[in-house]
Amino acid sequence: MQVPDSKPVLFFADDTPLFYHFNTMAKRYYGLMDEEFKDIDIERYYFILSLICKQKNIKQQFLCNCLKIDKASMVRVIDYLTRHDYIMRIVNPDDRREHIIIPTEKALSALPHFENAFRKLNDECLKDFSAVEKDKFYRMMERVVDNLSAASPDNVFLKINKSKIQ
Amino acid sequence: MQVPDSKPVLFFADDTPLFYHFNTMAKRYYGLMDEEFKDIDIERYYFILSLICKQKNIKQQFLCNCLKIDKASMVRVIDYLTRHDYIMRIVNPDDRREHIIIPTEKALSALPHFENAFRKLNDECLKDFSAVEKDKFYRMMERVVDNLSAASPDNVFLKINKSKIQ
DNA sequence: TAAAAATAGTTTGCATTGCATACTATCCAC
DNA sequence: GTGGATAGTATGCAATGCAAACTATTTTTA
Repeated sequence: MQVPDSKPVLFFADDTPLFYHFNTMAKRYYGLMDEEFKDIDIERYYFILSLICKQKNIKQQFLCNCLKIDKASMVRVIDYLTRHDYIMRIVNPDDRREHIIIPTEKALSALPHFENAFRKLNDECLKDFSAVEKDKFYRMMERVVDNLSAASPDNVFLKINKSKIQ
Repeated sequence: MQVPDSKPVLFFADDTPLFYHFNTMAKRYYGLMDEEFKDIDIERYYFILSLICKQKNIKQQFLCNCLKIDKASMVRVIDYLTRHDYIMRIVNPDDRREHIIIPTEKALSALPHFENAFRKLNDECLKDFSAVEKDKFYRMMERVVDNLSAASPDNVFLKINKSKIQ
C-alpha cells in the first residue's frame, strides 16, 4: 500500500486556508519565545506584561479588547502576574468598577530584557528580509487584519477556540 | 486618574513580538471559518479533513508532523472524524503498526464545499491584494516559517502551548 | 536468532484556555 | 431612586497540549 511520507505539495495552494500558515508561524514563534524566556520566573504572558509596562496604567477590559481574550481568562492572567509580583491591581477612584493594572518595579526592570528578546526573535523571523521587505510584510499583515475585521466585525469576540486544531 | 482607552500605538513596533500579529490573524480567520461552516455536521477539523481527502491515504504520524499536533490529540481528532463518518482507519498491511486514514464517500463529496469555503475566506483576507502582492505575501510567509524552523529545528514538537495567551 | 531499541498508535491524567453563565459592585440615565 | 449597563470575579464544561505509561509491531544489534 502506497503511503505518502514527505511534505505534501499542496500546502501553499489557494484552497489551503491561510489560517494554516498563520497558525504555523504563531506556533513556531511560540516555541522560540519559550526558549528565550527560560531564565524568567514566569512561564507565560510575557507580551501582556510588556504591554502593561509600556502603558503604565491600563484597564483589564482594554487588555481584553486588544488581545481578544475573554475577561474570565484575563482574570486568571492578572492573578498569575500579581502572584508573581509583576503587577498590581488598583481600583480606579474615578470609576470604582474599574481596576487599573500597574507594573511593579520588578516588572519595569525586566522590561528591557523582554523587549530585547522580542526584537531578537523578530530579527530571527525576518532575518533575510530587507528593510523594505520588512515594511511591506508588516503592512500586508495590517491589511489582512483589517480585511478580516471588516468581513465580520463581531468576529472579535466570537467563538474563537472551539478548537484550535484545523 | 488617566487611563488609556483607545488602541495603543505601539502594536506594530519592532519590539512587539510578531507572534502577536500571527496570532491575531489566526484568531480572526478562525472566527470567519466558524461562520462559513455553520451548515456542516462537524464543528472542527475542516482543514485536517481536507488534507485527508486530498492525500487519499495518509498516516496519523504524518498528519501530526504536518500540523504540529501531538499524537494524543490527533487520536482524538481521528476519533471525532470517524464518529461522524468522515474517515476510516485501516491497518497498513505492510507495517501493521501504522494506521492509514482514508476518507469516506461523505467526506469526498463534501470536499469541494470545503475548498470553496477556504478559497472564499482567503479571498476575503487578501481582497485588496494584487496577484503580485498575494504571491509576495505567500513567499514571505514561507520564508518566515523557514527562518523559524532553522532557528530551532526541535521547535517542531517543543512545548507549543503552555499557554497561547501572550 | 533472541533480546533490546525504536516506532505507531492508544489511553489516561493534569494544567491551561475559551466560553458561557451567574454573580457583585458600581455607575449612569431617566 | 430604580433599572439597565459596565467592570470585574467565580465557576463549570469542553477542547487542547503535553507527559507518561501502555500495547503492538518492526528494526537493530549483539
